[in-house]
Amino acid sequence: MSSCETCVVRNRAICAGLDNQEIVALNAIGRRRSVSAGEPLIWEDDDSLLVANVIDGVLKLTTSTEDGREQIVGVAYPSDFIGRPFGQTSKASVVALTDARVCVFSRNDFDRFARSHPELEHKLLERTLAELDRTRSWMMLLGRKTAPEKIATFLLEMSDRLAETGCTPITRGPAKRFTLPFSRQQVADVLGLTIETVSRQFTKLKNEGVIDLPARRDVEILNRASLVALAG
Amino acid sequence: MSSCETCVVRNRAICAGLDNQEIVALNAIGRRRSVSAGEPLIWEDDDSLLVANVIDGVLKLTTSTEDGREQIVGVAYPSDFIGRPFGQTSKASVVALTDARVCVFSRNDFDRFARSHPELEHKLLERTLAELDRTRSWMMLLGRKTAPEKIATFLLEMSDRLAETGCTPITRGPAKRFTLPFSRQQVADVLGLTIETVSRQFTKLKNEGVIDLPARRDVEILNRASLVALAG
DNA sequence: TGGCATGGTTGACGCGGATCAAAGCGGACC
DNA sequence: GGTCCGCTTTGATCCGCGTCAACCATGCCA
Repeated sequence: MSSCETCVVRNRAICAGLDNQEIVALNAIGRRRSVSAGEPLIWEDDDSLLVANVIDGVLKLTTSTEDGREQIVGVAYPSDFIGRPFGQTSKASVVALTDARVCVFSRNDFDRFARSHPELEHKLLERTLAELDRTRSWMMLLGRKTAPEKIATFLLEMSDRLAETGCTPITRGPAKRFTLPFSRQQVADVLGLTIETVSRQFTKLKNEGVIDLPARRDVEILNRASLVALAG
Repeated sequence: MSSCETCVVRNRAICAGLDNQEIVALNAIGRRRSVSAGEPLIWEDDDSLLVANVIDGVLKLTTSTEDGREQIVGVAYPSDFIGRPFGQTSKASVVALTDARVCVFSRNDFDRFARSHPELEHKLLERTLAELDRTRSWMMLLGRKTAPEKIATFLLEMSDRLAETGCTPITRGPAKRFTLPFSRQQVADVLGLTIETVSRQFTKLKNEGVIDLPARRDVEILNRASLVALAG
């Protein structure tokens, strides 16, 4: 029996509107799975055989060029949906950034289930539209923002995202202090920069007293207003 | 009566699966509208009051910074869907690039109609997922590709898109020669470059015999293989 | 406690693409 | 045909970020 308590709760996020019987049915076709940090779950250009719902942890969606350049095109947090339903191939790899637990479904099973449960499809549509909005605003960042603007925007986004998903034990609202689920290289891959530029911008913000960097991956926002100003 | 023949045909694209009676019902809540080149249809950050289906013409989706930098985050071709259903605000402006005809719906009407027609929602979901895939692969271009790679990728994409939507009177398959629906500035806004860089890369490709530029907005692909190689 | 591996920082330098400026177009209109 | 006007091209210069290389911090294991 795969339907643990947390799994049910997280799946509920994509199920609001379904009645309890349906939620149980969905859980019945899902299988819980642990993924450790760095471990891939889905490969770019592979047949789309599975989709999943994130229970906890953070995962990255990436695309790469043949010569090894990588771009992170999305980040999945708890209760986010990953994989490509209704499509033959997935256009992005999915790799865990932290140890993560997911609830995986065979794509065929999930597609069939979704098609016969309009409320679930509706929820999925809403999420996909929201993700598209987020992705488009990230295009503006990649195409038109400077390195300092990128870093500031990134820190603000992280502060919001990590607070809202409860990855930091902090009351609601943007987190003042948080632990990045990214290495410097991964931050660079999100922002379309190099690791050196990311590092330099971080220390610059630290020297200016805008943020503090108490540990490798920890960030404390000291002056949110100037971050907002810098983000443009 | 707003449901002209083309409108019905184009709407049919998002309606496959609905029976005829439903298609007629959808057309009944839509209103046909002409938009001339350069005219805006939806404004960034405005209340999302209308959604639309493109009958013909090409439109751009853009986001801008306060200081006027612009990024084109999407392009809508005939039978594409624009606007933000199930959302309070639209995160992108929509402006016609060419004279265009669209079939507009009040968002409320459309949302209500969609929620009671699962087949339509499913179609919408499939389209949104496909658009998300396209958008993500564009992120790779914006974040990691060089100017020559960007231009080559752009030309190949245009060649595919313009052929497939029938904007050029050419048999199926990628178009060898086509008219860009973009000015140089707009190409720059798609690729995250400046107008000067776009111009220089175009003339470079022309000098190398990869493409020909018979008129301002016309492109002829002379050597598709090297474009593919350049696109990376 | 020392050695090593991994990841992050810092510095010197060069290049790709932005910026600034001026000179071609080519179409619309008279 | 002439003369605008907006768009595009071309040239000169600059600078932000990438590249290359060395150095430093941290944590792990012997």
